[in-house]
Amino acid sequence: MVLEMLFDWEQRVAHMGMRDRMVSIKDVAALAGVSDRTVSRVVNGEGLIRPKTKKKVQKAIETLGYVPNQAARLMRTSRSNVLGLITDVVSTTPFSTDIVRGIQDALDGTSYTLLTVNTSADPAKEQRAWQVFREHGIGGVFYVTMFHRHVPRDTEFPSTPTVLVNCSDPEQAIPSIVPDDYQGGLDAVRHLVERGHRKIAYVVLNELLLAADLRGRAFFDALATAGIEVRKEWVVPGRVGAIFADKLVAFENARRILNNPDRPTAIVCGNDEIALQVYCAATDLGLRVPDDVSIIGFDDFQVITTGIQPPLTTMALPYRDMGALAVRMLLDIIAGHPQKKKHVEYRCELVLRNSVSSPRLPGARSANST
Amino acid sequence: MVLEMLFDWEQRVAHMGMRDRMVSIKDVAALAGVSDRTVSRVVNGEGLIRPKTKKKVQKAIETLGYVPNQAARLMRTSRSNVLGLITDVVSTTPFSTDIVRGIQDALDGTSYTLLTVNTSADPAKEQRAWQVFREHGIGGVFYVTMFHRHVPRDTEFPSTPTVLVNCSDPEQAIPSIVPDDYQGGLDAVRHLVERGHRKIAYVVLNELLLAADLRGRAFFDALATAGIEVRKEWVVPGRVGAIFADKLVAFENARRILNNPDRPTAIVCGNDEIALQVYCAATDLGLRVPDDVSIIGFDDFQVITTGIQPPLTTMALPYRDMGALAVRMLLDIIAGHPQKKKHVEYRCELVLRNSVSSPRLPGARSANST
DNA sequence: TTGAAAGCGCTAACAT
DNA sequence: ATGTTAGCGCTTTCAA
Repeated sequence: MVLEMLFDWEQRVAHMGMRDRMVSIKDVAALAGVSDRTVSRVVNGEGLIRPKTKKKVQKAIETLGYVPNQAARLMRTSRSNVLGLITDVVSTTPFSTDIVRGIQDALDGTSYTLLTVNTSADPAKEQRAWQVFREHGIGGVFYVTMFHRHVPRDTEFPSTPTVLVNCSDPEQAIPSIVPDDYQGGLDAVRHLVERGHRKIAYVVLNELLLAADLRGRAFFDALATAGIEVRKEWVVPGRVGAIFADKLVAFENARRILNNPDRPTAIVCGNDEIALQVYCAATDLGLRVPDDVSIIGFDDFQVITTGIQPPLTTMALPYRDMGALAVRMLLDIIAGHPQKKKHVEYRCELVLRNSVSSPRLPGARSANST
Repeated sequence: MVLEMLFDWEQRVAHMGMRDRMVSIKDVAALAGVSDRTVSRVVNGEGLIRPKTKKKVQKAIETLGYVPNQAARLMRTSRSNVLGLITDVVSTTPFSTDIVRGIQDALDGTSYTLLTVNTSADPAKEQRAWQVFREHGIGGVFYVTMFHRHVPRDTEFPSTPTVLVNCSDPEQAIPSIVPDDYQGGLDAVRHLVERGHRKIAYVVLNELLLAADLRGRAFFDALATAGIEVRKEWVVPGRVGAIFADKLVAFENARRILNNPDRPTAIVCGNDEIALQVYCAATDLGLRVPDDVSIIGFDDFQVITTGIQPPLTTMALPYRDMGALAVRMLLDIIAGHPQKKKHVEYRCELVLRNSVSSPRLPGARSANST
């Protein structure tokens, strides 16, 4: 039976390279004994239909298994039910996929579907993507980047409603949604300070990233506000190198800082990947988390944060919500509703787990037995 | 300037809910002084065109910025340049996203784009997805699952060319591509045996997963072949509970096994997440990897495998290649080429890193200083 | 090598 | 409350 189905494809495909003629609105009309226009009205829920007629038509639709032809509809109305999604994923870093999921989920109740293109951060591919979108008469585009960043100043966005997610243009003329990395960084450090830490180190994200800049400034500002002096030797890089080809060096650097009687009681990590390495560095030295060192991450990348023991306290990036908001914004724009805010910075929320505690009282020595 | 662009959208959208009339083949024809049919020939590279005519047309296309209207083309030909992608992602597990990337990358040189739908493993949504695909006249679909599994026996696949990726139907009537978890499991254990291990534990994947079954059988078979007796108390669950709501228990279980003078010298982990917990368990006990325990993972989930110290030796799931193969198969089917193989099991390759060494000589005591 | 005519399935605009 | 007509942009078919 299923085998026949397969055979079917091969037949159809071999013979003519096309599927059976679709059952059209006319077929439905004929069966229901009404005009095609009436069927169209029913399909699009236009009202001004006698309930009885409606029933008849719906039954005909049912028995014929009619589905509307979006291509025809688009041709007539120039209103597509497809939105474009551009991502710039590269390599195996699975970050920010939750943005896409947030978008997909939010689109779920609507009539919209997503045409997705991945540019691998290649400008040529990106241009091609926009062309594909034009070819398909797409009505709006989500432009999603893997890392929080500015879009290059000379990027030309076609005149299709577009929402930037996880990135923004320097002029902030294109609607955009980004995480508030600065606030997140501030709150992360504050959390440590509130728990009594004053000897705080910082293992920095790749400094080429905008997030690194934002979170880094937050670190310095938060310490300044708390009246804590920054120990320069305790601010070390966690990743170095070109952005899609960088190298994790958090382990070595954290190990060096920690391997010293005068060591920090808490470490702020540029993100959860770095936090993982800092963990490894701590345990490599026989130090316990959080008893000997508190560690706080950033991103809430759950494979890491809920996978390690003890689970990692971290600053969550509001990816799903950003995706949901992007959908609301884009649909609003398409519907012609003016936007109050063109650029929104979405709040990061602290996720409390078990990698942060109060620092041990000065003088007490680390216990390192099971 | 960019602001004007925005204003533009709002104008257009508010006034009529549609974009400017597309520049059509006729406009090009008029400018080039030829018939529309001729333009069509050029656009589709049909040959039988005088080079001079071709030039003229191409120039007109250029100056007008013409892009073909896929909707119109589809209507006429019933051959869509869009393929469907169904995924069943749920929760925050980022597994198997590389399959999707493999597909996207392989599609890159072609004229095809992807319409993606995420079902969240909800049958109603899945059915809706197929309808959406029909509405868009989609020519083929990739059905990608997050976990290697069988598709439920009663799943009805519409008569659209479909390739199952990371799953298969029990009858293997639908073309499908899955990883060879059994071979992978076998090779993983063999690697340990070759390094001299005979005291080998196994922290099992959620036993509801097909991969767990396959990898599990491989574990027992490999030990049997090597003439090693299985220690039942060293085979423990790493995850328990319903599939999309399971709980990691690898840490506790690994810790219990390891916290014993008579402990395994190597641990096979159901996947890399579990391996991460086993690491934590080992270091929690002051044990060193790989000196005191060797650990081998499964999946090559790089955030983990290259993030922890020492980096994790693991059995890689050939996700990208599976995606690429899926593209080849689907395009072949659409083109009417018969398939030699309907069901392929893709080989897993061992990735050597630093979490496996030979077991310490019996009698030598563990050193646990820095 | 090129062109003319027809029609894919749908809905806007206008009847009735 | 329902029907008629026309045409969106393209390619197929046939003719020149």
